Amino acid sequence: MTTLKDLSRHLGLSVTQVSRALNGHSDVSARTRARVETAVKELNYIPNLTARRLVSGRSGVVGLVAEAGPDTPEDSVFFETVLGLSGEFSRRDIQFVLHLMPPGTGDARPVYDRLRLGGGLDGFVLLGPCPGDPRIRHLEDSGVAFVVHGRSHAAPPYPFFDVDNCAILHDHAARLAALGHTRIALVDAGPGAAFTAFREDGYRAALEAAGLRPDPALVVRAPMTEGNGLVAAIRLLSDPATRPTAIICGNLLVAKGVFAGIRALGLTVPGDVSVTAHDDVLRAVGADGFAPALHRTRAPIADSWPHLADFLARAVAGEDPAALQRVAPFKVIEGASIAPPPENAH
Amino acid sequence: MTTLKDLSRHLGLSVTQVSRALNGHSDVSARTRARVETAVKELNYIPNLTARRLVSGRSGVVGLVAEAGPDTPEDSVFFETVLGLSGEFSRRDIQFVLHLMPPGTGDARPVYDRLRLGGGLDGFVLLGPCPGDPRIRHLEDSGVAFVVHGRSHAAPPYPFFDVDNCAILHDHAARLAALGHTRIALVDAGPGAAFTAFREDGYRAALEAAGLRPDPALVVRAPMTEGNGLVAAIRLLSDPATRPTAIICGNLLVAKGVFAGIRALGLTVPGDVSVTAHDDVLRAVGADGFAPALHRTRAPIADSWPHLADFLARAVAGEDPAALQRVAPFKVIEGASIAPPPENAH
DNA sequence: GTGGCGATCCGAAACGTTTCGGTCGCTTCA
DNA sequence: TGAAGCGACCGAAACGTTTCGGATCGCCAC
Repeated sequence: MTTLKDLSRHLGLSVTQVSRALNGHSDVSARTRARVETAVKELNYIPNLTARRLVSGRSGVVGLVAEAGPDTPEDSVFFETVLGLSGEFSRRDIQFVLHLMPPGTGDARPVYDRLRLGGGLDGFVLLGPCPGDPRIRHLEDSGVAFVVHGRSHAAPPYPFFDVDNCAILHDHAARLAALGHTRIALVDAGPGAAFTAFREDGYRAALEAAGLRPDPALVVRAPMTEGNGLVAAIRLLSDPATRPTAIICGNLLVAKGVFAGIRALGLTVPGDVSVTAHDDVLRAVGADGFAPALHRTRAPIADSWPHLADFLARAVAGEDPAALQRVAPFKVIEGASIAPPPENAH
Repeated sequence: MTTLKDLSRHLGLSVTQVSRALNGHSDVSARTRARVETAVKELNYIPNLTARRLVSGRSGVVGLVAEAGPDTPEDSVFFETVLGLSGEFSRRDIQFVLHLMPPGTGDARPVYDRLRLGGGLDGFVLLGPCPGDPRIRHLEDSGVAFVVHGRSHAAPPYPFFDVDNCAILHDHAARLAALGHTRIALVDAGPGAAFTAFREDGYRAALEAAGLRPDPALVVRAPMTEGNGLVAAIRLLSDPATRPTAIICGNLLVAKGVFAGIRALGLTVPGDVSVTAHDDVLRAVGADGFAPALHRTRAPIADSWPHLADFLARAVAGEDPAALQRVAPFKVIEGASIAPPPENAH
């Protein structure tokens, strides 16, 4: 292994000067800098991060803690998250530790402690926050850097990256209301996660602004799978008396199931039911293949990874959390899957 | 942060002696050891891993290096691997770093070097070896511990966990030959990976032992997807003159496609064509849903993770690689998808 | 000639730990 | 009585880097 000392011996320079040359300090002549560069290549010098860490007090390692569940292996969102984050951190020469707790562990806080104190991790990415998330409180208390994908509440003090779930659902609901719909259903993720609350807030606000009374029977919550979309559509639409004339879907998988359910009941989109969805742009499921074309909002989840990595790196470096927050924009992509409600609908 | 120096000052001992007490060395009196223990709790001392690393040269961190490709997000085998390994290492208090190289990086060797020398990783898991794998040679040359999922050749000197692909394919082919089949096709993964060569070896050996001449036209290689299975079946079976009477499938996805292809051509299993497959027991695709029941060999890929983690931990500790090798057993699960070839077959 | 200044370089300390090679008393045994 | 052995302890070096506080030298202005 080549060290700075080897390099300095080989060049007839002091260790100090070689270090300064490598780190781009000012008081190094151009000639020396060039000589150092070539020597680095010649001797295949690779700086020892461990030593650098010892001096700086930081480890250059961040982590993601997750609890494995029975569905984890099929959770393509989680997989994309892991891949995306790993790629971003790798690019930044930050080591990314994936710590998977055994199923049923429950409390992640001791795990964070062990990794932070014993393992020298100096930052964490936190996924799927819920309102008043105890993990977040714990990390805040322990003073370690972290970044959240999502938010536990509307204006948190910590670094985060999120999409404006409230505005997105507001857009869907308001648009449908403007078309004349009065019974607008929402099929979204199961309760627990904070984002579902934001979404419902936006949904309700839009309805109320349009003078409509939100009907709890029109909100269906379940894990966002195609199967659950199908089931929800059939349950919602079976009774013509109480049937909604529009359905907002939490993501494209749900929308797929809802389309299938509508078709199975012999109904049409948008003749009988208008359908909209939010699109996270997961690679597993595309927005093509909907006929008629799906009206949707679009905010690629993949946009999150660079920001999350960047924010965490800067939080570790001690930057002000207030500068490390971002609510991503979303696009509205018009589609023929919405129309005014049918005449006969009440 | 409490350091050894703080502890030693607090106890009136030397740093040396405190360190020795904590690490269970022999020349420390029981009384001193007890005093140190209480002081550790009192001052909430947590050893600094970075410093320990610097002096010991070991980090307690292992890594997995992979190149991201366009298909990676849908590669459920890779995902299961990452999840399985992460879980196993987490249980062992070993940090597991996932390093994802950007698409098109090509040569992973500099990445290994950077992680090993610069980042202090002291072991790697290597996936998908090919014959004469340059990564393996590089890791061998650099003297770092590693374990391979699979093998680059039959009797390698390094730690590995593998299934006996040769014996598995031999079993399939021999069994079909014993039933009287003379034209036995193989639909397996694209070339490149070492395991496909082992599989073909077993396949050819069984054919030759049965007095049959392997026909290159009966071996179809492509990524193991349902679509490719379907295409392969149709290509193989379209010409009744050269049609095989049995098809061995590399995995269940391929078998699904092959079944679909056979059905599309108006043929039956096993009346016209016998079908067998190897089953890695991926959660994404089950062996149910085949009618008639698929004859198959079975070796759950999930059995690999504990062994890989164990072998790597022990390799890092300096254990003899010869003790860290295992070829997993497989089971034969009889199914009605095989039968003697049809009378009219030549 | 000297004082100052900028450019370039260097020695040494520091980070927190482990470990090598001791020292210091005390007992034991010839 | 002296050597040997042993238990308990310690100082200092080492790991590879960064950084603080100088040092050296040539050059210019006075």
